[in-house]
Amino acid sequence: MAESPTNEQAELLAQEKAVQAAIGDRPLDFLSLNAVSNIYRAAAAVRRRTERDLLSDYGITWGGFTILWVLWVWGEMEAAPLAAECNLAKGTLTGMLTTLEKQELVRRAQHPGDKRRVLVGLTDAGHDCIEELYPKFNRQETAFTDGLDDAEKVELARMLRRVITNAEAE
Amino acid sequence: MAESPTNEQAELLAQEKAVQAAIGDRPLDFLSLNAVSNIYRAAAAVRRRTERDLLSDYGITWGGFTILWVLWVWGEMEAAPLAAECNLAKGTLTGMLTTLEKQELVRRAQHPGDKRRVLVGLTDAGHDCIEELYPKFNRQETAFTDGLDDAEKVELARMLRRVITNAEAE
DNA sequence: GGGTGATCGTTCGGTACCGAACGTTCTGGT
DNA sequence: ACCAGAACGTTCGGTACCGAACGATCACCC
Repeated sequence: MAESPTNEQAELLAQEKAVQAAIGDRPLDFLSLNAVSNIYRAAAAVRRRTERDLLSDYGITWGGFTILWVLWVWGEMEAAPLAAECNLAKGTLTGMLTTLEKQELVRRAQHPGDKRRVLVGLTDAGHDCIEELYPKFNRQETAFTDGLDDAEKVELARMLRRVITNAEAE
Repeated sequence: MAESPTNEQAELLAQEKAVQAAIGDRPLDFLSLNAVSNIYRAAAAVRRRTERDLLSDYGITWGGFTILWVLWVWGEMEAAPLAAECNLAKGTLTGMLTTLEKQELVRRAQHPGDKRRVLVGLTDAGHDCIEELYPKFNRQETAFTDGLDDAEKVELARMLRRVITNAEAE
């Protein structure tokens, strides 16, 4: 859809000019601005599209999908590393696990020998769900990167990893 | 932090192997997977870090900041294009505008000649706020892209724009 | 072995965010 | 001049998500 680099470019320049006008003569890092702001926009677009086209049919959310996926790949695990892997605050995970538990996609079990810990794992239904869902999800991911060749995808992933490292530093 | 491409690589491979084990022999587009999943992770990391280090001092959220910024750059505008520019559902915008209005950073005015429309603009306090905040914000953006040279930032922005276009297609 | 401090998951309060439904206001055709 | 439908912002119900505070459990040490 729409190879219109000219329009894009023009729009971009108009925005830069407006920003520069608003900010006055102070210097501004437009390159970083454009890169970073597009990260957020891309993430939101990808999420919305995936939830709308794919996940809503299964009644699960983006975050819920992430949890199922991690459990599928790594198997039963405790709440804290699961939250870390899903990039969620542990308080957030608690609520989402409860939701997934109600849907019977996930179950909690107590850790043998440490009553503080909880072991989270997929139910059979959860296993079936993610197994059916993931191939479709991956095809979506492929579609989202349409127009980028393999080397570019690698580059994109690498640069984003760099941003993640920077943002999580300290 | 830490330049440890070896560890990163190893971790990545371990993950890929775990995924492949879970998925069995079905083919999988790892390149797209890595690219797309990093987008979301980077966006979350950037947002959290910015809210924690910068915005919380001013009592505003990421979304609130976006609204102030857009109004600052583009001036008074109606709700619908503002929502589009901020990448928000219009229902979401309503609530956030109410929050910002309570903080007296933003004001609503009725459109002359069309009572359905609303004109949203910055108050003086809002103007001061964003003007003080934005340079710091931009420095954060620069810090997030630390380690990428100018050409890479351009590339990153371009590839993300591509993803956005793909995800918003239709 | 009993108490102090760390570690775990949950709870709590608050905002963000979405999609759908809604009421109001405008517009175009006749 | 009217009325059917479009356009606008708000309301509503629901989930996600965070950070801080909390209670329960465990580990260490004298």
